[in-house]
Amino acid sequence: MPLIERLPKKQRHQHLLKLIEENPFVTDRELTRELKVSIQTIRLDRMELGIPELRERMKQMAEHSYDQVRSLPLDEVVGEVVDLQLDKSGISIFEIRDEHVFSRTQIARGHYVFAQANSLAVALINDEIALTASADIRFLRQVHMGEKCIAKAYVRSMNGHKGKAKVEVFTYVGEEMVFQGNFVIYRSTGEENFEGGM
Amino acid sequence: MPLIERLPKKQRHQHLLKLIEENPFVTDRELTRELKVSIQTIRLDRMELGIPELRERMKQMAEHSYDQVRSLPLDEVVGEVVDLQLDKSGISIFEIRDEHVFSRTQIARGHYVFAQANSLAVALINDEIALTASADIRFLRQVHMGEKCIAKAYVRSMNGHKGKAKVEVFTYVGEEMVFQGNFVIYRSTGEENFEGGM
DNA sequence: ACTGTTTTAGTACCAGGTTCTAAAATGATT
DNA sequence: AATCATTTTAGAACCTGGTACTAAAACAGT
Repeated sequence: MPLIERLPKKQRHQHLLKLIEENPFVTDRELTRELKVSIQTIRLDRMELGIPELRERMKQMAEHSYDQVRSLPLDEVVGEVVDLQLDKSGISIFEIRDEHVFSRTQIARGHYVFAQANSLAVALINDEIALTASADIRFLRQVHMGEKCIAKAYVRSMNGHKGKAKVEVFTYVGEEMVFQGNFVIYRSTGEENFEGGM
Repeated sequence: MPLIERLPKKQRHQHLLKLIEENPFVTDRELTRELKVSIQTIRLDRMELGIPELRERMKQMAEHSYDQVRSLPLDEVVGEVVDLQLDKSGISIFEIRDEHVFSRTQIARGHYVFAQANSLAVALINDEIALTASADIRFLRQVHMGEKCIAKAYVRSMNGHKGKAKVEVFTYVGEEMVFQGNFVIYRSTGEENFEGGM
């Protein structure tokens, strides 16, 4: 029973866990290049660690995002999507915290409010590639720390199945509208003829 | 050229679209049972309709939800200010990194590019409180991972010592302009009469 | 040298497809 | 009825990213 030098395996397991956490879309073959062991070892490791194969991981993520209709944790920046009807409308909630405000004034930095609206607008578009082409935005009043921004987005038009979609977003704190924006989103399913877009 | 009774195909396409929308996890084989046609027909139909295979659909869903969960800080997204002449002009540099892009396309999320420009515009205003009131922005082309965005901002007008300032921001990657925005910034030293602002 | 673990190799097999070729069925036109 | 285009079906080869299994090799410790 070997007692010393048993570390490499454990270390590799840690490394493996980290790599897969960093990029759940990595294949075993790609992992061999990173970990410098054979693909069989990778697979033995995954077994020992109970990590499912790539396709199963993707399936789980897809199912997770699919049936967890509510409480989809978008991101702390972007807010939490609480309702999403693709190509129609969506709602996200974002609480302004310490790290989002100017420390002097405790007023939220504009780009966080924008980011919430922008992310929601993009998330709404049911397309492979959805990028913001342009936006016209108004910050109607300051948002302060601790306030909850509720952004409601509506798809207003939809040039065919490809092209541009117009999405209007209203952000409220309570009854008060604090932000309003008109986004033009590119919904270019695999095409190359962008004028621009993010 | 058959002219009548061409409906069945179109109808089947509609049915197919509906079935896949209802359950994106359905396999072609399962669809044959529902639509009573051969698996080849299902596949021809998917091709014509541009519907990817099950695994690709799952992958896209997984990436979609992953992207949402993943986008990070935005805190210090602002970029690095390398030149600043208060109330006149400024330059900041921001490199697009892994955490700023959609993983599928490696294209930067719009709000990061916006955040750089917004932060610079606000930083330019030599005032106690400077908040974005509104903005009109254009994303001129996609920015990809690894590219360095150089934002140049110019103060265009300056209503008195208080009130609104107009700031124009151009963001370049190399020689190419990738973003352009007109910001209206509140510069209200003694606050009070906000209409809005961030 | 003999054990036990760890790693590597190789084969067969699987789902859920794509790609291609080609035959059959269907329907409309003359 | 014979002809033509469209639509549907069939079949085989191939692909990715694996699983399952067997077995040999490489190490490590005693």
